Amino acid sequence: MPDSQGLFDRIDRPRRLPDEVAVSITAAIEGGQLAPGDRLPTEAELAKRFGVARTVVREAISLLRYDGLVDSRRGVGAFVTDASQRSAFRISPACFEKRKQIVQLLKLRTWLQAGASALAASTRTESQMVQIDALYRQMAEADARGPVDALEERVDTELLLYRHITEASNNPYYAEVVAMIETNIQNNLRSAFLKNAAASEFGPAIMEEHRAVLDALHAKDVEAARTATRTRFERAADRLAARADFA
Amino acid sequence: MPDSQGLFDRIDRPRRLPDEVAVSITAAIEGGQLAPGDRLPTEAELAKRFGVARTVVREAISLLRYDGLVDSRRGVGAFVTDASQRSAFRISPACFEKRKQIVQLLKLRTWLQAGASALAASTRTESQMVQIDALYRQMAEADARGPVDALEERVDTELLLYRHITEASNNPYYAEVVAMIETNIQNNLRSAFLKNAAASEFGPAIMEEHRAVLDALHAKDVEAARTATRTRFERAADRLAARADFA
DNA sequence: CTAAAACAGGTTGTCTGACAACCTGTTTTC
DNA sequence: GAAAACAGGTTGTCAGACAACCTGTTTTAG
Repeated sequence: MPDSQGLFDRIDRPRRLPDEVAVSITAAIEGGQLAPGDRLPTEAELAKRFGVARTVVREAISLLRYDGLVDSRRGVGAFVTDASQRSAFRISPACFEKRKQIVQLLKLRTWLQAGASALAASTRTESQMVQIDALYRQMAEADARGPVDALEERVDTELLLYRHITEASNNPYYAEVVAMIETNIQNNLRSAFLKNAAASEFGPAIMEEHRAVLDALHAKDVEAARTATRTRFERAADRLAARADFA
Repeated sequence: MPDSQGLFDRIDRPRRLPDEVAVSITAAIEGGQLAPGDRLPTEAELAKRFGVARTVVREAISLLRYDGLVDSRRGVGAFVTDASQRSAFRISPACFEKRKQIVQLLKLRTWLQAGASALAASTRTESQMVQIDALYRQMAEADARGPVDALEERVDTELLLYRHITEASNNPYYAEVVAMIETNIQNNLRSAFLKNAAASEFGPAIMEEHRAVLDALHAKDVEAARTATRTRFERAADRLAARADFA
């Protein structure tokens, strides 16, 4: 049974109070009701207003502090920091609510992945190239079996292929940020990707798009790697966006 | 008094227990003592082992959950997630400890910024271009006054200039991730940047590097914008790395 | 004998109250 | 007039309790 992952996983996560308080305060900050430098209401005050215990408020504020949205000082209070203190980049599920946002996320992904390929073209090692080639063959084999028999394997292998390419950039930070974005897009859009893959991402023409990326990596051609990767992901995004049932 | 920011700011932040517990558990996860799927010790157990109250442990775990490192279920326990669940990209101060790490961060910054310029070259509006030009003039004016009189202003204006360019990509996600990285690099390396700017980032030759970026944006030349930006930041990073007193 | 229901123990989520550490402005003291 | 003591408020930590929930076991009903 190739359940692998993500299929039938828990969907109805029980709400957690601190999270809700956190998004509520975050909204107040990003909405402008709380400007940088402003002091938040005291924890006791917030607890009373939200109707929760202070421990809940504390956990919420601790999350905001973690991302650098607020800074709290014992004996004084918690203050909204200015935007130059943000210490995390995160993609919330809310980013997938509007179609325009999704398109922008896909664009971000496309460009970062293109940059990763370009970097990899100049920094890849031989053994990394061997692994990449092996993944490509595995993908081609799954592709040949067609969308009915090898849908999931085809999509997963492609994912793995580009993850390996990204890691061949040999820059752990670049790899980490790309992987994080990629992962979040997958987790939120996987069903859309699967449907789309079944409909339009199989076949020799598509494989040719991937082939071009590999060729560029083989040749250590930075610009070709960028262009090929960018083209490949842009087209895939276009084909996805063209689907009527998307988002 | 142009204290502006960051000068003489609080350095000796009082340690917070939950943060320390969080890094301790994180280390256990990233170090491999706790593998994906493993269950963490119970909160009570952790509290006893760390010698702190359960509220402290709870806050720590809530941070890890926020980043997608663990997933906790009421009545069952907290489990280490696999790497495909990470939901945040963050740059910790630890990233600035080793010289190699810093170089890789600067490279990441360079490439992302180059991508942002390239994007901006095709998406910028006229009014954005006007603003960018104005910032460039302001920077040129500060540059002319030299490192003795206008050091901070010169550096800050340059920062602002490239932030505006990034925002001209008109992709909020791209802008956000670049701004976050840029901000963290600045916060941790500002003194190094200042010293370096005073020594080697002033003068017509340097301004010409920036000019090339602006020209490409004017011409809406995507490739030229990328190349010019990349060249500019790579050279700056090289000049910085060449300094003996760096890191 | 089997399947459903009740039970027991353990774990996370939330609440409450308390006190320590700390900050700020005021008052008192020298 | 300056330093010291004081008072009130706020965050950080601790302790204990109970609710909500999960899992495996035992009991019960058929």
